[in-house]
Amino acid sequence: METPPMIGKNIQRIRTSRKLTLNVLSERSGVSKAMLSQIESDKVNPTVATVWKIARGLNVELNDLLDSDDQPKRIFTLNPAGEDSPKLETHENGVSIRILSPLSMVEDLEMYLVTLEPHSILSSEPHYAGTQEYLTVVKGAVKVQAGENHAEIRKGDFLVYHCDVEHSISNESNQVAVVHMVVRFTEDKR
Amino acid sequence: METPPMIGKNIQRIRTSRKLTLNVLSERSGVSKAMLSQIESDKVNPTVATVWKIARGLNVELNDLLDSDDQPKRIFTLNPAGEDSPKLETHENGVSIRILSPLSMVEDLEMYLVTLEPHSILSSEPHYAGTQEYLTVVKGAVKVQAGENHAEIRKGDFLVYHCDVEHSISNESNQVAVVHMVVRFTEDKR
DNA sequence: GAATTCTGTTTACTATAATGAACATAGATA
DNA sequence: TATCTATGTTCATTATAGTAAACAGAATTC
Repeated sequence: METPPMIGKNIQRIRTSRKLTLNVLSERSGVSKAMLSQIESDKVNPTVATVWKIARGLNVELNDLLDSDDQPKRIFTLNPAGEDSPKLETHENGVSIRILSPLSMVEDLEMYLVTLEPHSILSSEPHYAGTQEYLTVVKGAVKVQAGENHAEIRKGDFLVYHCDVEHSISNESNQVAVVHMVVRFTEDKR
Repeated sequence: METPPMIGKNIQRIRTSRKLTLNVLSERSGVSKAMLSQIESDKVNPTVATVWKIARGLNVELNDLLDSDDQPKRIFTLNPAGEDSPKLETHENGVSIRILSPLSMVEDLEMYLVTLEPHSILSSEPHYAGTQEYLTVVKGAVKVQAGENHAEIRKGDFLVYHCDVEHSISNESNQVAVVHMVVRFTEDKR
């Protein structure tokens, strides 16, 4: 990277691919709409804290916004299970989320592999309207609760959600459970 | 990461470990000595460009300075619609494909769970340009070939490839392999 | 077709990042 | 001792990041 990162296009690409307006992103990030507009067109030199707030509002890693766009766009993107490339996120309650999808290829699609230790739970706050979640149970069985709906799914089962309410995935068994999760951002306005 | 990254200690740690003075780093980075002092003690909110110049002066990646010690937390919020999925299966040459995704919900996204018996192969003709496939190996190990690229992936590995060329997934082992496959159809090309 | 509600951009202003110079403290050297 | 010569910090000023509000265009709604 020979010049400071041009983060404007990164932000705009992700924002527009999720069909978010400047107003909505402004509310979610706490950064003013005017600033967002200027940052996206690279007219200003944002602070780290501001970019961090934007990353938070977009639910992406800070580095995803700072990454230069000169990546070679290979046909193959390999993300080995045990090596350095996977980003691992561990929650305190025996739930670990591994990010499978490289953000550089698709902005409105994210894939995770969630491992739930026995008697652990993954709780999530209400997400944006229009977002869908696709769960495939890879191992064990989990109990899914979303608003008033709930279901018990086990290995091989598949479940789809629309997500605008609080929901949780819990493993109440004595066996480790693994869930493949695809999150899709399709926020169409209504 | 619940708060913006505290980069001051990162910079200072690297600088002092290399026995560089503020003056020297100032010369190498182009950032004033005063600014460096204030950044290291987290008294200011530096811009991305300034931190980038410091990273350059230290010969490290930008992300090395921004990385927080605490692991980031990414939480998803969803809202269920209470739909559940159709289950179809096709059998052919020791390869069974189970369609996970309900076609009614997404037009450009399809999900499958592919089970490959030992020494079986799933070959596919080229799809439309822009189509991508996301593979997650759930069990065993498979060999993937797409055009000239090929890779051997095993349980937990994740692979993305453009499949507008002839591609195949083969199981050359003596163990059953299971692959989670997401196919995404996109009409726009870069 | 005028009014209303969106969108993103530009303006006027405030807060503060960034600078250069002065300052302070410490360790040499004589 | 005093006097250099380093270190990093604080001061006064300038440059600009960031904001709120006004603005203009496009798409809806009445």
